[in-house]
Amino acid sequence: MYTARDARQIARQDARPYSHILDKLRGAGLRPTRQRMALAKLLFEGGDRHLTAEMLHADAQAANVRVSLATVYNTLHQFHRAGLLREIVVDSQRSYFDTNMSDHHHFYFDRTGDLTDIPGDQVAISVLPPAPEGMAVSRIDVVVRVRPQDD
Amino acid sequence: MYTARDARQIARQDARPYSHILDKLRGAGLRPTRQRMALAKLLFEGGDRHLTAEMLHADAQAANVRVSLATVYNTLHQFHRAGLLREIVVDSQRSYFDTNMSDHHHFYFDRTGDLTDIPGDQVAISVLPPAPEGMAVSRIDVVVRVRPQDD
DNA sequence: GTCAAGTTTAGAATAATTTTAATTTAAATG
DNA sequence: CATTTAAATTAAAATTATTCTAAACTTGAC
Ligand SMILES: [Mn+2]
Ligand SMILES: [Mn+2]
Ligand SMILES: [Zn+2]
Ligand SMILES: [Zn+2]
Repeated sequence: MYTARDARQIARQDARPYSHILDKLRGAGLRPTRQRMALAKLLFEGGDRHLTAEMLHADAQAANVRVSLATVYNTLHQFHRAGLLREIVVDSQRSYFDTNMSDHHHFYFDRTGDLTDIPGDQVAISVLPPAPEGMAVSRIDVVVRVRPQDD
Repeated sequence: MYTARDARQIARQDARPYSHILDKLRGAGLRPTRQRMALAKLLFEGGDRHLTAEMLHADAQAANVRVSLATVYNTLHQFHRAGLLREIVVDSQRSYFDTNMSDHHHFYFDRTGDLTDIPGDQVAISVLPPAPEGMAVSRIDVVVRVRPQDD
């Protein structure tokens, strides 16, 4: 229904977004299917985002993109494996995905479940033990949990 | 079936563990019921532990303590609220509880799901942004994710 | 002992996520 | 283009972790 040719045609008229997204998928070795294109547009056009599968699914509905929740989950995991998304663990009940791939950390608002970025250069860890024998550090996550100044 | 009087009687014969645990529960304003005593013993006698509800439930079975999984969940949350346990978020699918209440951080072994402590004094954060307006920092979690030196 | 409040539990319910298996689509091939 | 094949999508069922419900016990006063 929506072919790569269509995408190229549209891209010609409004060059930036589609070709950017197309390249992103191609570069990741993922077929630019209709639903992946739509989800990628929602994810990557419009700044850094932190979202759950349900949130992205709701976004899609709101944009009149019909995608199953299973596909949203599949897509988020594929994008994650392809290095287009980060997975952030702040809530032990649901997964958040982060479109900001730069080195950074997070404020987590316990009350609301909101996440905001702390740019990498605003955090410095000056002391850290060596990784355990035979292990390599794959990532260091700093989560600053905050709440309103009462309670 | 198991009264405070029983507990005191047993405590007299083998003074340390029971009275220690009893005090812990009393201090937290929690009734020392049979199941809470047993779970507290499993949790707090025998060094620092990181465990899930399922793990504690299995521990209880192995020790011939019959407790429902619902009670294990209830107890973990009560202990957490009472400040006897920490909840650690490293896996977005399950909750871990930590009996080590001192200021410390963690290595997380992605492959195996294991957690090990990094003593508080082995981590120093020398740069950190101020908390957002009207917010107070409730905790800073540093998780060092590690994996075998290949892949 | 009596009683009220707190606790336990089996089982049902919920929420997030994954799996299954049938159907559709994308890209490669001729 | 038409054909073919592998990959992707999806509705629906299944799974996993966790919470809720409501009835049956305990606990700690009095
Ligand atoms: Mn889940
Ligand atoms: Mn869950
Ligand atoms: Zn982020
Ligand atoms: Zn710990």
